[in-house]
Amino acid sequence: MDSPDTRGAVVQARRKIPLSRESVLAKALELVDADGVDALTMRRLGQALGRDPMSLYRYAENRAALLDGVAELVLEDLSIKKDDPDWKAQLRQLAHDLRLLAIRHPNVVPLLVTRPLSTPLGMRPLGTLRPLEQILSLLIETGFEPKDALHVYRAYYGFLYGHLLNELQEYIVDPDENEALLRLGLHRLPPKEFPRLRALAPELAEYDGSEELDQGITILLTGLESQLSQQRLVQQR
Amino acid sequence: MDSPDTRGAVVQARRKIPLSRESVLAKALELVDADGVDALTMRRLGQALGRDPMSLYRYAENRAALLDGVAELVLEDLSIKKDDPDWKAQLRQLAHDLRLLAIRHPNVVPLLVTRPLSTPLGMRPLGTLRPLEQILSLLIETGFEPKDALHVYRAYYGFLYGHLLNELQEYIVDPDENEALLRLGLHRLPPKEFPRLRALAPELAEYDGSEELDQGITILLTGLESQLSQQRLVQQR
DNA sequence: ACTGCCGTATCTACAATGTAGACTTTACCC
DNA sequence: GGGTAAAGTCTACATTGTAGATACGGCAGT
Repeated sequence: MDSPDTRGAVVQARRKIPLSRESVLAKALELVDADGVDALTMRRLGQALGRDPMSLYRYAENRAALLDGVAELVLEDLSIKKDDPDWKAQLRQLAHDLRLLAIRHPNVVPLLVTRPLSTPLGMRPLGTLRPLEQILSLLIETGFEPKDALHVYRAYYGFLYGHLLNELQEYIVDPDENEALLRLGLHRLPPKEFPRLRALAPELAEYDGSEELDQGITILLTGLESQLSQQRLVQQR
Repeated sequence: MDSPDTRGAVVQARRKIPLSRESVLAKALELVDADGVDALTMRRLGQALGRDPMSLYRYAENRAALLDGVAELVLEDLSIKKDDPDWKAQLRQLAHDLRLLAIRHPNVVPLLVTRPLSTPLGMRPLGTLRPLEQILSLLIETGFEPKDALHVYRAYYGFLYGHLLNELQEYIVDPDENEALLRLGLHRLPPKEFPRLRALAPELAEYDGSEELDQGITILLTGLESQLSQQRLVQQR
């Protein structure tokens, strides 16, 4: 009749530390980082924590909420310092920070990108909305009209996320066989239909994401700036 | 040898006409459009087609391949006319086309965005790679160096996808209660932490995605153009 | 020391899912 | 007919998320 855990003393020491939302999410992130989103099942997570899977429901309503929590946790590493008055430099810095985050947790990116699509803005985890608020705040405090701030934010964040998706798509998982493997992938394509793509194989292999992101940001921000200042002139007369 | 397509009047309603990859994918798309990606299960799809779920495996290796097929099917509606020599106009047009596609099939967007993240470039469904090839081709034929064409493509497609994600995130499912509902969503946010966001509620409600996309494209393309022509000058001397 | 209580964790159970493998049906050619 | 290959079906199984009841373990009050 005794339960399978015969090692009472040991269990006692283990069990002394109760779970917490943070520890659960941290472990969940570990699993996702290691094996991808699909590998994060309630049972596996429970096992990794040495607890019954059902105990997890104390810390997240369901699996979807757990995934939201993971996304939130990752985004918490982002910070934007409000003291710097140079908004363009700030946004550029933030872009690179997010890029590095994404590269550090590539398996989380699908969550960052997909979850908001199925959650109305106001219902998102607060941690997810914080960057948005901070950017708006930054822009407004450097003189933008709120409406323009929103405009800038949308273009900026749009481009940023798009770039990340692009870059991660081309991200090679096994950089060892780098070019060869890449070519091998492309080799499968019918030459008649995809001559350009195949010819660009070497260039694809030496993709510098950071550089590309930086240039895009530059174009976008200066473009936005001039667009807005021009528009202001028109309004004044 | 080709299979004899004697699908004339011989086939009676009594006997089920055979499935085809197209019909399966079309029905799959219907399900996704109606109830989202998760609602597309083998069993449901089988039922919708009046067949045993197992029969689907003749037309797709597994569920993931089915999803790829759906993404491919949607993208087939995109076409880029090669005759127009104005690359900027072409890309702008294509951007709007893709936007409309995305709005028509919002539930497919997660697939468009997520699937490539788990498939190396060369292994993607060909229909998915065709736009890439066509854009490269267009750019190269209007005089871009292949390498620059790739650069333009990346910035362009990155921005485009990012914009779509952004816009769909704010897409209101029930446009009836439009503003009120939106505010209600935002109302949940702690005012101390999210003053800017809350204040911007009205502006959020009157988002014009087409306009925003157009402006972004303009900025990006003219920026890219001047960046490249400048760079060419430097190289010449 | 006993009792009630409550937050935490576990146990059991169930319906739904993807898919392997063996089997049956159908259509058509000689 | 008989044979063959494609199309479709049946059965079975492991895995999933999670509802609902139950146990556990420490704390308060008496």
